[in-house]
Amino acid sequence: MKWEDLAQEPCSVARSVAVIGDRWTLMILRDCFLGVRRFEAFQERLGISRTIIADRLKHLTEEGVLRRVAYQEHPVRHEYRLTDKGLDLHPVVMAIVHWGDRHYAGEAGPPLLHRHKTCGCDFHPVQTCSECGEPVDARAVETRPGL
Amino acid sequence: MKWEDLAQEPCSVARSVAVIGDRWTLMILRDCFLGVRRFEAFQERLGISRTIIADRLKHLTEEGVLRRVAYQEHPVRHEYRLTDKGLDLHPVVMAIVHWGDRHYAGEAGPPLLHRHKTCGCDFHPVQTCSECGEPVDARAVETRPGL
DNA sequence: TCCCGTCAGTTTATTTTCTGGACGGACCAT
DNA sequence: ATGGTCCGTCCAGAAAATAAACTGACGGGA
Repeated sequence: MKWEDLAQEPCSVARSVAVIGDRWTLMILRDCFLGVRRFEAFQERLGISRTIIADRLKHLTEEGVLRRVAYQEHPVRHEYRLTDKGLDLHPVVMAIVHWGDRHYAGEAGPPLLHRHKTCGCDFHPVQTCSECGEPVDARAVETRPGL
Repeated sequence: MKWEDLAQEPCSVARSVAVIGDRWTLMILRDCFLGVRRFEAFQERLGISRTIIADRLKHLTEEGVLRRVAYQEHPVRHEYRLTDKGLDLHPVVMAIVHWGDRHYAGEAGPPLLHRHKTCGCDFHPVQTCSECGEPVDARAVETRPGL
């Protein structure tokens, strides 16, 4: 199987991974959620070649995860913002952050804290069942073909 | 920045991505959660070269996400099972699945359904705040340095 | 005993990706 | 004029990912 074939697989993981399953793509998305929007800012924060930044931003834009918004004329310059589809990736990023916090944070604690504006507390994400509202863990899930 | 440097970054996303942020690694993890355990099975399901399988399984084992368990002698053969640390990735995989379900499922609906054994319903994951229990969305989160 | 099949890798050669640097174009400030 | 900012593109060489073939340890027939 080739990378490009992933998008055609009858599997939501494969289809998602075809879009976001790339090291630098995930790093770019992290920065998007931290408010980074400009080409130069991505490049500077990641310290990788401009070619990759350009390529990944283009890909994410084509997939509708980001959109280019002009922020000035003369010359026209664009910044990259998360679309609603992009914002839907928030649980993915938060889940990754939380796993990192649990397993790779030093004694100093996690590098970043997240505050829930609604309640005002620092929190970590808890995955719950859409039907009963209880927390879900891996062993309580049974998977079967949907179609 | 190089790929190996990611693990040293003061960022939980970077540290996690250093471990799981690879297309095939994520596909292997998907299969792990579906109960796949043997080298040949991973290879057959993914249809990619054995080198990649061997490499990724080794990496995940070194990182403590999988562990090798002998399932026979003569010759000794091992299977790969998720450790507790690996099971902790369940929310990450579920979040990815759900994003794919939302944005890439056809009219036929999602390819896989997930049943919550505790309540018996088909469900999708909802990310909630550990403190107040309410659902969290991207706009309700404020991030700041933790150390 | 000899050939086949299973399973889990490793080796080798090729293909793809990435880097680092230079370049371009459209401006603005001094 | 000269230098600075910003967003890219282009190119050649270096590095990494990958496919395909191979190894090796066994078990099972014929």
